[in-house]
Amino acid sequence: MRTLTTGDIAKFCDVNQRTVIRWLDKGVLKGFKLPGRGNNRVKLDDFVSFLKQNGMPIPEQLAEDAQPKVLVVDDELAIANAIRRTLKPLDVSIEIANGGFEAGSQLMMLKPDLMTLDLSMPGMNGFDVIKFVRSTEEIANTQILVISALNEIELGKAIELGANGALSKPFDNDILRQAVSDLLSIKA
Amino acid sequence: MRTLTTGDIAKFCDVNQRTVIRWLDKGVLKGFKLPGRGNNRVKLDDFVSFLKQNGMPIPEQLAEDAQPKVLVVDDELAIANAIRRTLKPLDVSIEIANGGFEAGSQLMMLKPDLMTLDLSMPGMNGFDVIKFVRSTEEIANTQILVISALNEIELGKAIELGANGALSKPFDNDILRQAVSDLLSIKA
DNA sequence: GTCGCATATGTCGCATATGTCGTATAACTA
DNA sequence: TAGTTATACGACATATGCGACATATGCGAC
Repeated sequence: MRTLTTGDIAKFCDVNQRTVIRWLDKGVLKGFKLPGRGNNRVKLDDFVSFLKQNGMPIPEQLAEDAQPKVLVVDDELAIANAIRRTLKPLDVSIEIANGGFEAGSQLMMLKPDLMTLDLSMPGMNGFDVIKFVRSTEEIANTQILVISALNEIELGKAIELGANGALSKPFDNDILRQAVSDLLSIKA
Repeated sequence: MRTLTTGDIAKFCDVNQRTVIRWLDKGVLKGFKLPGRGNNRVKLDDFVSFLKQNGMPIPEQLAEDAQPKVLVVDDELAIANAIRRTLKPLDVSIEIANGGFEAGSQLMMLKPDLMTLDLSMPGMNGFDVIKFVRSTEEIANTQILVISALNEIELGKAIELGANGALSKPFDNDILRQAVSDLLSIKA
């Protein structure tokens, strides 16, 4: 959604719609009027900067103005860093989780747009992770890109379970970058 | 996002509204101001954690769940179930995480009041978990009860890092129950 | 105990922000 | 096109912030 109505803003701020209209009239919140009877619209950017300026909390749902978030899950730090280097040219923020606990906590904390997932990590079953993500409402639409040394059959199984893509290790840097930007619908 | 006004809070705490405003000014209660003339709003979560932190009673109307939530972290299902059985008589809800990933995700999802923690699990360092919890604002005041087969020195180290209690495995059921109810300030 | 002090909380009044309601009408949906 | 929902706005009711002052509370000293 590119612009917001007074009703939308009222809900986000938990405030009466009448109040939002008054903010607009007074000019503390920047917006514009439709030609009809003067219904108000506020650009998403203007609303977010309005919230920031007044120290008001920003609903997660709107914080998308930032870069897409990528979570790299791999127990081998060397590989995780390699993935990070490869993705660095993209306009994304990157976090690394090199263990099951970190993966779980970061996943729920960051709610990344995309996660790369090593299927075989000590103390953690990658397939279960995929199932968990898909069945957990808050993060169900996270893009999952499996990166694993396992064979094609296993990769296929991951896709069946709901992974959005799968690459075999070792991976080609260009292909990885392309896969991530495709899944996030951004320019490579 | 549900928010509260100073008047709401005044009623909940049975306190004058003027006092609530002073709490906000002093920063003991976290909130934000509307742009108009600076009317205050407090996020429900912030208010609840404010109440908890000061040991104030939480109005039923606001308590998400009457029962305290306990997360049992142990890779051995037999032990996790034994802990659950032991705690069952207490008026708490119990969830089990038998892996690092589950532990991390459940911790951030449930935000339990107390977690029992096995220090030595495959692919997961218990000490790091304690540090993580204590340094993550949203869950920083989670009670941590370490339950481990490691020696006294290691248990002491866990306490130093911020664990609220430590029991050695195998544990005595009565002692475990007592420790949990003490940490949660409920009747055994 | 009680005296005194520092501080927290309660009370009051005013200006004003915010909530509520009703109505006409724009904007959306099929 | 017709029906539904959302919106703007006036008028009024209520809630809020804040300054100034009164009262209550906690606590150490004696």
